Amino acid sequence: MELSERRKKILQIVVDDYIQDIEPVSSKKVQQSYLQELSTATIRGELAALEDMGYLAHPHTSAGKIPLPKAYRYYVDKLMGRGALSEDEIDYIQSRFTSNINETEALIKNAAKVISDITNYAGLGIESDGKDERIDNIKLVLLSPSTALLIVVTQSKVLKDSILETGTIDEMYMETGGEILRKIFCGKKISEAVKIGSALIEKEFNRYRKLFENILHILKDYIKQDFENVFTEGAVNALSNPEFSDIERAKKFLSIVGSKEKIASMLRQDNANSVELTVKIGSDENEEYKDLSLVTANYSLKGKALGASGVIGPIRMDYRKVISVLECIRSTIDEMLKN
Amino acid sequence: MELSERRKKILQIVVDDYIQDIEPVSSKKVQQSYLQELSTATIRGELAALEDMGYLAHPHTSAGKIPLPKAYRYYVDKLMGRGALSEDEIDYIQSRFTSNINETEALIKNAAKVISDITNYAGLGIESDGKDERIDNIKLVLLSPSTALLIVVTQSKVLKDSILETGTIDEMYMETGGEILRKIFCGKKISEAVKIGSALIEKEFNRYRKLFENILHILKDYIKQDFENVFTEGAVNALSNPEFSDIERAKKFLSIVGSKEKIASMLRQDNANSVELTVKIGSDENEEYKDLSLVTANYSLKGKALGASGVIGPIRMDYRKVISVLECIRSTIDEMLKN
DNA sequence: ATTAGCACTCTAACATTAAGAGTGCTAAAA
DNA sequence: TTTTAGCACTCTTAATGTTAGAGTGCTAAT
Repeated sequence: MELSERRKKILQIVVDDYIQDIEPVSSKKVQQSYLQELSTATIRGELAALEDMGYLAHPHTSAGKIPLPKAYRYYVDKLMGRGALSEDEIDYIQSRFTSNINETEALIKNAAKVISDITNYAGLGIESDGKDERIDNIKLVLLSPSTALLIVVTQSKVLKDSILETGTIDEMYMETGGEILRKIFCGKKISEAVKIGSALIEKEFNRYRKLFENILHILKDYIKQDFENVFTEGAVNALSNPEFSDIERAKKFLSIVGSKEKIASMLRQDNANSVELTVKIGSDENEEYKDLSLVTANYSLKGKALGASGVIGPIRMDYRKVISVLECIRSTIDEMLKN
Repeated sequence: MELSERRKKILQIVVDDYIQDIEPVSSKKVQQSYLQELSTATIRGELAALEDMGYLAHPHTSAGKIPLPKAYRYYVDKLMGRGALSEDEIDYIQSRFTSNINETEALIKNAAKVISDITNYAGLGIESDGKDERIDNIKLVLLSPSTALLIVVTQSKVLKDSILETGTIDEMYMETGGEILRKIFCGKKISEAVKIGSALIEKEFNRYRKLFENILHILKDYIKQDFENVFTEGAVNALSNPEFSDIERAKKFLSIVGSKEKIASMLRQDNANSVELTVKIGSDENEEYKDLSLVTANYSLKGKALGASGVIGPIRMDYRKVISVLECIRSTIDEMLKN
């Protein structure tokens, strides 16, 4: 059932107002914004109706109305105008993306940082795990007589954090080992590579067995780890918001923001989704997140999802500002990726 | 001037007590712990004397005494007994260090994490920058036709986060480039390498000029960046401490802990020092840190400083517990490094 | 359908009170 | 000379009451 135009208008005013002042909005306040020759009494009637429908609530009898999640949802979907950023803000955002960033992780981290600096919320970034990407290149580099670095290159990433203890071996051995790896693994997905490798290891490469076992182990670990690719930036910023003036809520917020698992679980569904912009309001299913909202923008290159970045903050959030910022960053990054 | 035994005893009781309960300690309370046939009046006299000497203060006329930084200092240096950890705690700590960790960074990060988990404060870690270490090995690895990874190996570290845009080049070219680099740079310190490289680049290697300029640029950046090697873990934990129930102080704390620069500046002097354990109480010189304390343990291998890890928290901190934990971790790591 | 008007509710700020904790001082006791 | 008992005094904290103001919800009139 659709709301009447008047109710829409009133709802919008209440939400706008509450987002700004974080105070229950009274009928009088609405009247001042709505001006139109409506009495407070009439407005009170309308407010009462919106309350009955589950959009609004009031904290106690003699208080104004505050928006419920349903109101924010409606506001974001249908009421909120698209606010423009100022020239300065756009310039600032663009200036933060000029340096040549050549890794997805750095790109997304940077986006999260910018977001957190310019909005007053915590910025977050998620890198697509790329587990089903194909291996472009794989290299073994001897660092010292008994350690080697394993490098795996996929379309969007370079995995290079795994140092192997090899026991004493020589350059030639390593070289040949690398070539074998490339022959077998290039063009395969990592998960496939693990399977194939496990099968082959038994039969063929006795000489390389130990080494390859190590490598397979690393790849398996990589597949297992699910949350390593979530970052947050500037959570402290978000504490300036009055909803966190209560230390307990602040702690709860920080511990959610600090937990890659929790962030990942909040994002899971949306991330699968290929929508460009996602607004998740007061996470419906989980009590723990009920007063938080999460707005994210997805990035992709040539149809391949790179990841996403966005904002996590109190449910009373300046959605207009946040969404404008995210859109601006999205387009800045798109521009960048063309080169 | 030395304190009398009795005053020492009383001071110790006050500090111990205050650390536990975070309440001004009254003469009566001291009497209960001191038992000995002393009246509260006498104790009051002694407390007043300690106050005159700058060890104690009272928040208002009718309140008990609280320790000042001078008292904590004295307490840590002379009064505090060495408390033993329980078997369980020791086991727990050791269990967190079994997995084979083969990088200094990972080791120190892990230590910081363990510290934060077991004490209720924020754990921190600093990796020695190793800028005056000699280069053991240097490698260039072609990742794709137009990007390469630069790897620099020193005694305690592997720098491997710099991806070069090279323009289209081939494997041979890269190979030879790497060999030249090794010839010139191995055995030199990074800072020396930069100087030598800058000089040579002019005359000799026209073919490699562009590539080497890139590499020098990366090395210079590395020398410039001062704070990349500071980590903190579990700052949220520390918020459980009552001194941070005021949101403003909590924010201030978090912003200090979140700033690598600030942590580094607090540690600078101590880190140079080669003492095994450092306790910094209510940083004397800087107003901003005056109600924080910092306890760190240094690690080294074969006489070479690897880094340090420790705790940052409120000046009223359970020094005994913290120091015991750090000592335990130190010895666990020492044990580990022997292998 | 809208509005004026009014009773009613709840908050927030402020003042008042009373109890309790603890000090600092002094004069007496050891 | 050191210790102690005793007491006046200060300050905190919690409980209680008071009041003004904001805002609602309802009803009867427009």
